[in-house]
Amino acid sequence: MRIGELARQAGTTTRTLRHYEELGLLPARRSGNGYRTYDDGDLRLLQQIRTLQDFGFGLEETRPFVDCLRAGHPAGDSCPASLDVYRRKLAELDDCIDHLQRIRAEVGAQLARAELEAAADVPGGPPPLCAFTCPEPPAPREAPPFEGIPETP
Amino acid sequence: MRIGELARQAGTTTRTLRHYEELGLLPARRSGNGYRTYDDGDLRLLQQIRTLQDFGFGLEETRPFVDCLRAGHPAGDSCPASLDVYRRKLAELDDCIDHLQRIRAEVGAQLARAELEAAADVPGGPPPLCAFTCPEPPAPREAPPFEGIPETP
DNA sequence: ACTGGCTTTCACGTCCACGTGAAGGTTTAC
DNA sequence: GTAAACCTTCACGTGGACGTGAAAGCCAGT
Repeated sequence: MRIGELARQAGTTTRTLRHYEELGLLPARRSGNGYRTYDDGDLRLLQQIRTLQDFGFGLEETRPFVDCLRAGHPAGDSCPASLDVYRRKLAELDDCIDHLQRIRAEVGAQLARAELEAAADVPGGPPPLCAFTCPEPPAPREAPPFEGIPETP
Repeated sequence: MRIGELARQAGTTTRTLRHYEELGLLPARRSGNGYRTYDDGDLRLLQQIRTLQDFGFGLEETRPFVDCLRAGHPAGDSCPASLDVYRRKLAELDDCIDHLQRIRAEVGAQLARAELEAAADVPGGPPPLCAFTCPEPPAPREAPPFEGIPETP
């Protein structure tokens, strides 16, 4: 099959497949006219890549799985290198989730505090001095001493 | 104070401060020779930005906080716009954590299954022909799987 | 006078997984 | 026979937050 057909079957784009070929991740044979040619094995490889991508794996991280399949193994994760990637990704995920949960707690606390302060300020307290609180000062009608606004040097 | 001094006090770089100025986030006055000049108020603004950055806020998301401080409010989150940013970030974080936890469960299940299959294969089965597969272990990157919250670099 | 350390403005590079044309050749369908 | 639909190879663009020089100006100390 040709590139467009494979892209359709895998639910991706031709550009993506050419990109994978550039990376050496999914090389293609060529037919006489220079068109890329793929078979069902390539479709399996591609599906493996897409599945891992959906899990947030980088393309380089999918390489052990693809190599494993191409080496004739029944599944992409039948090789130790693939399992290592799984394990590293798990650790990475745990770190990331941990980190995000701490952040979430921080931001949640900040929001709660700020909402309390806002509730305490608005009813009784004076509205904070926003830029344009003061209406307009009565214009001095006599002699405007000097032009413009003195700049901060 | 000049740019290098402010950078040191805030624990960042001069390039970063120039970048913030390009974005209009932290404009600087200029002294006679064209050097950027900052004061302690700018240091506070900068600290606000860096704090939010550590929480994974994008620079544009820090703008309401900075504007709020510059308007004379006691804190960057004393304004409703800042609270909105907090709330949107919380929702974003919740979605993100949720997503990662589902991924984690998936990958964990895959690893468990693959390990079981490996244990079942290796003792009895023939050692699969995994001759010269993975040439290089993928470089340890620490990018969170998807958009939104960067990790501490 | 010279060294060293600060500053200035360009302006391109980084990372990642592609998107988006441009300009052209090939095949298929009517 | 010709138009539509495919395919090819460049090669630049995207987004975010800066990094990394280059070439030059300004200032203090010795």
